[in-house]
Amino acid sequence: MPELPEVETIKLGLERKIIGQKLAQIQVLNNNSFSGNIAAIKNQEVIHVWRRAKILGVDLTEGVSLLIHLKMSGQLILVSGQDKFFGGHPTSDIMLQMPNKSTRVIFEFKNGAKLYFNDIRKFGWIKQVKTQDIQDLSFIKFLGPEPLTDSFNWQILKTNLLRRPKTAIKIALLDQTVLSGVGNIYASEALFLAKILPKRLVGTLTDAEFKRLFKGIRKTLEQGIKYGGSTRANFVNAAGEKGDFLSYAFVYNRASEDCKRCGSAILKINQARRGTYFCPVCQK
DNA sequence: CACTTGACCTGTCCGC
DNA sequence: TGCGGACAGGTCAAGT
Repeated sequence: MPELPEVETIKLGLERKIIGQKLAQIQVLNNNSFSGNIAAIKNQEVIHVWRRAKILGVDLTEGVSLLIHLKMSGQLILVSGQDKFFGGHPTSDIMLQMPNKSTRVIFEFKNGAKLYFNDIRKFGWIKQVKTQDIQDLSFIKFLGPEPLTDSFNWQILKTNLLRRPKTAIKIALLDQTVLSGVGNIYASEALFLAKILPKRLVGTLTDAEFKRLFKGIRKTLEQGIKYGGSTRANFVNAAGEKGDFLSYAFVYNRASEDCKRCGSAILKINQARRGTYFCPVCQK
């Protein structure tokens, strides 16, 4: 899916436009994409939009919330009422093509705006829950620290990673209980910035390497947000626009291309059946 | 405990 | 052009 920077990008694009808006209608076009009580969210007003790890939260009045996980192919596209008319200001073609055949859920607000949840592969989900129950949900409760918060530091990263000392560092970075929000793209990028080979076992890393990794994770996630996320196939922000981060990526999806730092050929290997990209010269 | 495989789904791309 | 296989921002569960 969308990893932390992509979900954050969607959150930033969505919150200004839907806070204060009241839900009017909800259409569920694929039953497995939505769980919970539709009646509970109908006529409720959005009061807060937030992100935890790769999960987007929307708090509504009357103590109800929506939790959204986009998994591999989810999109959230907001189309204002005006955009549908001549004279509106759609910023992408995709906004004018809603809904499409991968639209799974449609939220309509009283001001005429519609929020489309599209998901080609149907792995993603939206759950209606009680706001007060969120912290106790297992997929929230066991999440590791948010990497971009002030309280996160290299020692915490080290301690959490060392729970899996015999695991390859690339695999361990994808473990959402170690730290939350890093996925397959940014794991490769963070290891490049830290100059660490992805196959290194966690237990072999030195303190200097944990420090570099901490900085690398933060840097690459911040860059991801700065450039509006990564679009490999179908990620778009809430306005239907693609992200630019992959133009700036050092290794991800660049197999056999030149390393931007040393010129060597970038290699691709598979770890746990996921692609891992790295520079065999810069990374040790 | 750590790794592998399968599952959940659809679409695209590449080689023959 | 068609067909089969591999692969794709994620995460579970089960088996070894």
